[in-house]
Amino acid sequence: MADTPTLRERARRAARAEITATAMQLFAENGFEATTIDQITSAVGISRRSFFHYFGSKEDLVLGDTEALGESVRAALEARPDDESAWTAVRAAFLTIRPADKTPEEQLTLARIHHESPSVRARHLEKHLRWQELLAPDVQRRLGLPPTTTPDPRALAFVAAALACFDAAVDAWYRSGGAEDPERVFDEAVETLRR
Amino acid sequence: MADTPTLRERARRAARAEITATAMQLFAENGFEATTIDQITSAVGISRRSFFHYFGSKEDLVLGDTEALGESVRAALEARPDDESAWTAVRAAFLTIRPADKTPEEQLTLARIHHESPSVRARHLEKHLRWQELLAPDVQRRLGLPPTTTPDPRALAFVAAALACFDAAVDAWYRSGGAEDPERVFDEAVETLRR
DNA sequence: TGCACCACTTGCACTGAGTGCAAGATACTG
DNA sequence: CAGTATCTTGCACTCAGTGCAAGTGGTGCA
Repeated sequence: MADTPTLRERARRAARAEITATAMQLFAENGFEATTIDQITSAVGISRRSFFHYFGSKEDLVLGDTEALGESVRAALEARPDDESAWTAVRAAFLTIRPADKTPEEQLTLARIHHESPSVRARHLEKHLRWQELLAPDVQRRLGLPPTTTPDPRALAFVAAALACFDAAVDAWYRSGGAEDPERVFDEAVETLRR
Repeated sequence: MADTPTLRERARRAARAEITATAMQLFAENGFEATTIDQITSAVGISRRSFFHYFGSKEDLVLGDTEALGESVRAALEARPDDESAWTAVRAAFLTIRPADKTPEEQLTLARIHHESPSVRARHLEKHLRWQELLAPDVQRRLGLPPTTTPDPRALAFVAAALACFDAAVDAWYRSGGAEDPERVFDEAVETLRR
């Protein structure tokens, strides 16, 4: 799993980190939409073309490696006890997301960008669509539904609903300026759904 | 509500309809992404610039007037009896969406485009985000939650979950080539959530 | 009837994201 | 050391979308 991180790989990570840091600075100052990739690249000191070697799009700067994160959530979900209910297991899997490498201020800035920029929100939602398919099989089993080749719509809806609760919790946390407890909001949202 | 449809307004509708029809033709032949706006406009016989007087973006061709549809769903929701539960009322409101002006084939083509094109899916999800805020206040009341200035996260999560069930139903309908009954899938999805 | 006002249409020029290609530099491998 | 894969860059390109300004033709009002 943890392959030897080659020099190249470490350099790549470092470069990505530096670009991200500089970009976040500019985003915080001028807003996401108003910041062009040219501004970012010239601030970092790389060519415009090289930027696209590290990130597929401007939104990727803010969203991180969506595929990898989705995979890790899936792994966390599948690591839960077999007899755990779907809600409990998904909740636990989501809680592993907590980004330890970011200060609360950085997280709030990120949340603000998510909130302000339609294109970022859109990509974020697309990311969740992919998570939906990633998590659906395990959830399908936990729901007691028979396995199928294409995921059962009930499992898909379940994951989407859970993600909706998750997003609502993060949103409430952001709106309160970091005061609200996202876990509590999540639980309340789930309870509201099931009542 | 039903203002006198002026000549201008009727012309505008006709133009929009014609552009949409031509575009759908091209989309069905070449795919959504592969079809450029230039191709559409030259097929219709209008200038590229005029296209943007009728539609704000290429995706709008496929999504229809999102804002108007959202408003009509909200109206349908608020027209439900006051004492009806949130789930029942939302379900009924969603059922009013059924597009009577499209043949099943056209609907399947539309669904295929939604399925194939990431950018369309993204806008579709953004549209649902706006619906979320539109429908949340009424749902909040039905859930017995006190009214607030910014919507309660529980109400937002509820609407998002309902929309997720709705999308899952449409998706299942599409995947089955129109065989599945979306209403049944929707109900099953909701039941799965609440179990 | 005539005049003023509107919206529609169009061309032009521009920004900004994202891609394909090819060439030079740089680092890894045998 | 030679060969190869990767990184970086520039260049030229496509495509979506916007701002502006000029022309056109229908609409309404005096």
